[in-house]
This record gives sequence, C-alpha cells and structure tokens, in this order.
Amino acid sequence: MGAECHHAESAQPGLEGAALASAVAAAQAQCERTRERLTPPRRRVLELLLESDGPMKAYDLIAAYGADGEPAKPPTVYRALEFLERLGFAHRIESLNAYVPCRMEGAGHRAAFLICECCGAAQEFEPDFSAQFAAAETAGYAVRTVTLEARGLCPACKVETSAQA
Amino acid sequence: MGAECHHAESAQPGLEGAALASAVAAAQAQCERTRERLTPPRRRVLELLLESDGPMKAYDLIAAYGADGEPAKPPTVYRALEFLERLGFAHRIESLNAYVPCRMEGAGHRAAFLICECCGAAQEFEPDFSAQFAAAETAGYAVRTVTLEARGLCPACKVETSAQA
DNA sequence: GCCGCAGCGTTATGAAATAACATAACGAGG
DNA sequence: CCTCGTTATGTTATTTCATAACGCTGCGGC
Repeated sequence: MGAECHHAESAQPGLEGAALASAVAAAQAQCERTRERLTPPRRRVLELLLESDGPMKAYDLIAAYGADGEPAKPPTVYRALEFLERLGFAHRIESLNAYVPCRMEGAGHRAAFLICECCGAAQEFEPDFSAQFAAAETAGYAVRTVTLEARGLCPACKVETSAQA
Repeated sequence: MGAECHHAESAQPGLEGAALASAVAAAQAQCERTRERLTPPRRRVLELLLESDGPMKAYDLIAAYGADGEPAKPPTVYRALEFLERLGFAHRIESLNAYVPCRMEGAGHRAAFLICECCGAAQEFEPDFSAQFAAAETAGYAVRTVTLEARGLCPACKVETSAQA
C-alpha cells in the first residue's frame, strides 16, 4: 500500500491556524457541556489528529507529541485516544491500526470509512446500517456499535491506475 | 470482554472427527480444482481454526500448532493464514486481531460478523452492502473489499445481562 | 480538612506482525 | 532425467502495537 502511487493524501487536508483553533474550541465547548475534561494531553492528541492529512498511527502521535521533539510515553497517547474515541472526537480504523479525527458533525457512534489502498487516504462517510441491523435482530443480537471499513481506490488513484494500464 | 459473563462460546462449536475431516477434505478438493496447494502448515492451521469454539488469535494458533506441544514459528502461521484468507477458508476479525474459519458455503469475498462483547463469540452472516456500495460510488471510490463488524450481545448473553439487572 | 476519584507520569512488559535470508519441494521444458 | 523458475517453508531477529502496574497530583464533595 502506498507503493503503487505517490499521491499526497490530499483528500483530507489537515487543519491549521484559525480552523484548527476553532475545531479544538468546539471540542472544548462540548466537553464543558457534558462535564468532561479536555486536559492537556487529550487536547494535544486531538490537535495532532486534526493537523494531519491522513490517518495517524499511535506511534506517530507519540513521536510528534512534544512541541520540542520530545516523544510522549505510549500510555499518555493511548489514554488520550481512548477518551477522544469515547467522546466521538476521533475514530480508530481497525484495518490500519490508525486514528483519524471525526469529520462528521455531532454524529452518533456510527462511523464508516472508505480507505484508499493506494494513497492511504481514509474518508469518513455516513453509513446506512439498516440492513445490517435487521440481520442482527433476526439473529437475536443486540448491536451496540458497528465498524465498517471499505477498501479500494479513491477517485484520484483510480484514474492513475487505469491510465498506466 | 469476557469478564462479564462465563458462557462457553457455544454458538459455534468446533468440529471434530468426521465433520472435521470432511471440512478439510472439502477445502482440499477446492484447492485441487484451482491448482492451489493445501500444504501441511496450511492444513494444520485450518484444522485448528475448525476445531476451535471461537475466534483464535495468531499466537493461540502458534502455541497449539505442534501435536506434541511444540509451538510453530510466527511466520509459519501468518503465512498459512494469509493463504486461507486468500482462498476464502478463513477470515480475520480486525477488531479482535483474531481469525475464524469461514462458515459460509462458497460465499464470495464478503464477510461480516456479529461479535458478542460478553462471551467473545463471533457469528458470520451474509452482509448486504448495497447501501454502502452506493455511497462509495457516489464518492467516486472503487471498492474492492468491505469489512463489517457489529459488536453487541448475543442472544444468550443478552438474557443473562437483563436478568441480573 | 480529608477523602475518593479521575487523570497523569513512569517503568516495564506483553502481544501482534513482519523483515530478511537460506533452504527445500514442485512443475514445465529442454 | 535434470535444470531452471516459481512457490512454499524454516529460521533468526526485529519492529510495531498496546497495556499492566504503581504511585503521585489535583479537584470536588462531605
């Protein structure tokens, strides 16, 4: 993956400056509403995710954590990620062992991704799980969360691939 | 997970004896049809998956590999798993880092699971991805594979949970 | 005040997966 | 039959991902 193409992960450019500050402030505000605490490590990890152009691995976050180049300790980042996931500010992409900030305004706990196997971009989309929920209830299951990850080629990489063929 | 309940993973009892032999023979036959080779390590890993009552971790397989208690080396098992997945004889469950034998007769490359967070059972079901494919095509993606994992409570654990409340 | 809890820092370890290289088995073509 | 390309295995070591366990800190309620 990534060997076949050289695209930047341009689909989801990272936030900077005012946009970044605004996104963090929104998270801050939501935390205050629910009596949760956006502590410094949590805030820092959220910033790093928002600044990134694509999914970040846990150890990428660990390495980038300190403004001075000092890495964080693993538990610091994993605990922050756990919090961010719980509040819906970030999602883990299982098939990549990586994390992205949530792009869906105030969505519930649903999350679904289109993952480009060429450039590594991951685009969140609003899933329709009605068919799956029906199947689950038929089987007697009480579903709590659903993970959906579709893998393939993004529009840009699709074009490149067919062009070189 | 697993701390809350003490159910055996009874939903998918492992195969033994004739049933096991028959399942392995079926895989063998399919391999011969497609000129693939069900070599000893591949066969052994498939057996272990089929015998198991539930999802197996890679290192469970490594530990259980030798009939005499001798573990396998990691690459042996990972390579076998890669083969079994490619042929559709096994599936990886991303959210568990675990593997199960395929229970759907000759299904394509689709796979979806209902995973009980209480007893750890994983039930394969036939997914309907039409809605997701539509969403993906709208976004210009060319989807190759889809992973769907629904987490919740299986019928047995659901009853127990509500009873003890 | 002081107690209980949530969060953090730190050390260490455990679990999951792969890199890299050597060797062996198979199958087609001379 | 034998040699070459290909596929698969054996082996060592390492990398990558994630958590256990412990003690300290700071805040809110009683």
